[in-house]
Amino acid sequence: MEKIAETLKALSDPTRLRIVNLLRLGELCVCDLTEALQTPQSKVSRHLAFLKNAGWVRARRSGKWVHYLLLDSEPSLQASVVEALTKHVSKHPVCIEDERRYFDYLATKPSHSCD
Amino acid sequence: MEKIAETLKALSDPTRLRIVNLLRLGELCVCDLTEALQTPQSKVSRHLAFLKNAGWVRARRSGKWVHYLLLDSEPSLQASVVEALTKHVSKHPVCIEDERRYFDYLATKPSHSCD
DNA sequence: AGAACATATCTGCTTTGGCGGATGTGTCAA
DNA sequence: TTGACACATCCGCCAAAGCAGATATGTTCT
Repeated sequence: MEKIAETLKALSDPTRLRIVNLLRLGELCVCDLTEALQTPQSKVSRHLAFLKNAGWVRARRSGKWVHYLLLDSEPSLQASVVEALTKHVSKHPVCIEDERRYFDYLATKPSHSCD
Repeated sequence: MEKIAETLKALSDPTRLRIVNLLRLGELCVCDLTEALQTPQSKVSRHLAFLKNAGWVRARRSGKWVHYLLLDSEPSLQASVVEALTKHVSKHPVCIEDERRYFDYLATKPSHSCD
């Protein structure tokens, strides 16, 4: 029961919801997220650690960068909740802004930075 | 965004998950819940207030008793999440115990108490 | 080795939220 | 109106978790 509560608590913070929403686009590294959310890097790292701890995401190091990706969610609780959520979250103005910032940043990103 | 986070935070506590699970059976009063969860009344009231605040439940006074019921959840975020959740939560040993206690208590409940 | 960069963690602080037990409030019945 | 009951809220306390900024760690390039 505590496990289930923990899983939901991981999504009970605005920053973490925004991160999960962006990760639906595919795996992103910390600097991508920091850029898209326009928020201190320590904050992004902290929340990513929380999400990882709760079993929502996985980290993959690639050179200097650490990429985070949404886990294919078994147990299916997560799958259903995230499906229910993202349909709503992704329409939120804040999330639309996040995505816009991310794509803008992608377009101007120097070619030597993280893939 | 804070609103969505708040909605999920309301379900991020084991006691509140157990309450929501029991309320799927129909409206219950505080003493029913206190009995089923075997927990102090102040704790039940506190968590019910939290759930009410987050828009998950509504209170209905009937004489000495206050009945709580799950709201028919529009926005549909709540509907989807609660559907996803309850399928899983209700199978949890703790919730099975809660329901057993509730039905045992129903069976032995004096006729003069709350309907 | 050392500089530069990405990320993680620590520091010091504040807010939030959990708890049990005590007390306040509302309702009914005698 | 007093007593009993249901429920809500307050109290003092403690742990969890939020934050920004500073610093530590890991990696790559020169």
